[in-house]
Amino acid sequence: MHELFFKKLREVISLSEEEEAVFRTYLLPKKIRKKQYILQEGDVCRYTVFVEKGILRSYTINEKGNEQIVQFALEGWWISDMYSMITGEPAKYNIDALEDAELILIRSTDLEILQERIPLFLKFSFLQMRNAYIAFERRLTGMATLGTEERYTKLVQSYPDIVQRVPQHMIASYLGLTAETLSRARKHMSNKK
Amino acid sequence: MHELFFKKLREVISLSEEEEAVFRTYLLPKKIRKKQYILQEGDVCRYTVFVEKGILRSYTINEKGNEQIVQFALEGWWISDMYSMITGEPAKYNIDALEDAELILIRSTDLEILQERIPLFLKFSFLQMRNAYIAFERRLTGMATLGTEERYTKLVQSYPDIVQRVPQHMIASYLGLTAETLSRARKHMSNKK
DNA sequence: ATAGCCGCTTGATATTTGTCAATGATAATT
DNA sequence: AATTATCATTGACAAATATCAAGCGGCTAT
Repeated sequence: MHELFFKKLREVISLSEEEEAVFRTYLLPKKIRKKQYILQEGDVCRYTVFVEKGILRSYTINEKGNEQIVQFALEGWWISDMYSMITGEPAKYNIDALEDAELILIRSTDLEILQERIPLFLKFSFLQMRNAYIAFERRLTGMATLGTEERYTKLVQSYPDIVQRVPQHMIASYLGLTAETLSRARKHMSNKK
Repeated sequence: MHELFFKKLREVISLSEEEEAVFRTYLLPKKIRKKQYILQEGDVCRYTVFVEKGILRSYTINEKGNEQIVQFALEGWWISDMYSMITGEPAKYNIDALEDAELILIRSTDLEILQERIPLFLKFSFLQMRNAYIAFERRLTGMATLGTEERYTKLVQSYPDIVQRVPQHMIASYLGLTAETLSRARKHMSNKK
């Protein structure tokens, strides 16, 4: 049970048998169906979510009523509304499943306990956060420096799984485009080639 | 010496006298003049920089030859090219001073040593990284969901110091706009009021 | 003191992207 | 199996923003 979760942990830190046992007592497995919410805007985010199977996404609704996708989370990735989780304020994001999914939830309070009890897990959390930070930083500069087609191309190269498994209008939203613009960009690119 | 640095540390964690002494042995003070580089694209980033006084910025040059500002760092903030620093690959960013500045550099290798020797500093690093992550996340969603004027207004509210001390064409770049567009947006806003 | 650079503004025009509307295809639901 | 959603595409048009060019102070350095 939870093979992927511990595999991911062990890629970065080494846990003893006892530590792994401690961990297990804090893991909350949960299965949800496609389109089900794990967090809705306005609720307080009390869990960090690890994806064992399926795809989740986080998104906001802007003033015009459009979904703006913040993040996708495939197998082995983490997702939450970090800001809501640490401040206790109502979430700005929604998180739901794009495919039937198997998740592991960890209560935000338990996360801190785990970081205290298992020092290496604090290190893991730091490294995890660092990677997440870099990813956002690069995505942001990409949004500002790259044109539409380059942004899409880069996504295809970096995360082909996302492009294959997620509807294109969501990819468009993730890239800061409309579905129409992405469709035309793709057509334009295929003509060139 | 380095009052601001330790003040910032103590806001989050508590250090003993000895620990503070350990810290001091790893701090590299450095003063630089306006327009001087602390990192140039292509070099490997080997330091994390803490700003004691002045303002730094990081930026890239896009294909059209325009500067794209990634980040500003005022007094009490940290700045580096994280990706280059942890991978050892050539930096994609330039970092330079917008005002004469007093800095504290910490070698990337020493950062890890400090995190090992002073466990609370690992916690500090984690929390620091978490805040930086959240800041980027929100900035990214702001770029996608907010219009030009709202983006600018939000920046003025959140970081009035930046707006006051940094030339407007750099603010524009930071917000993903041209200098002209920001100028017109500001005019439009002042007419309304 | 002055020549030159830098930062900001304004206008005219071009480009990109968004919006609205319609269609066909595929997948999901009853 | 029939009916409804969902998704991708396309066209016509509108809106936002970039680009190019010029001018105007104010600050800096010689």
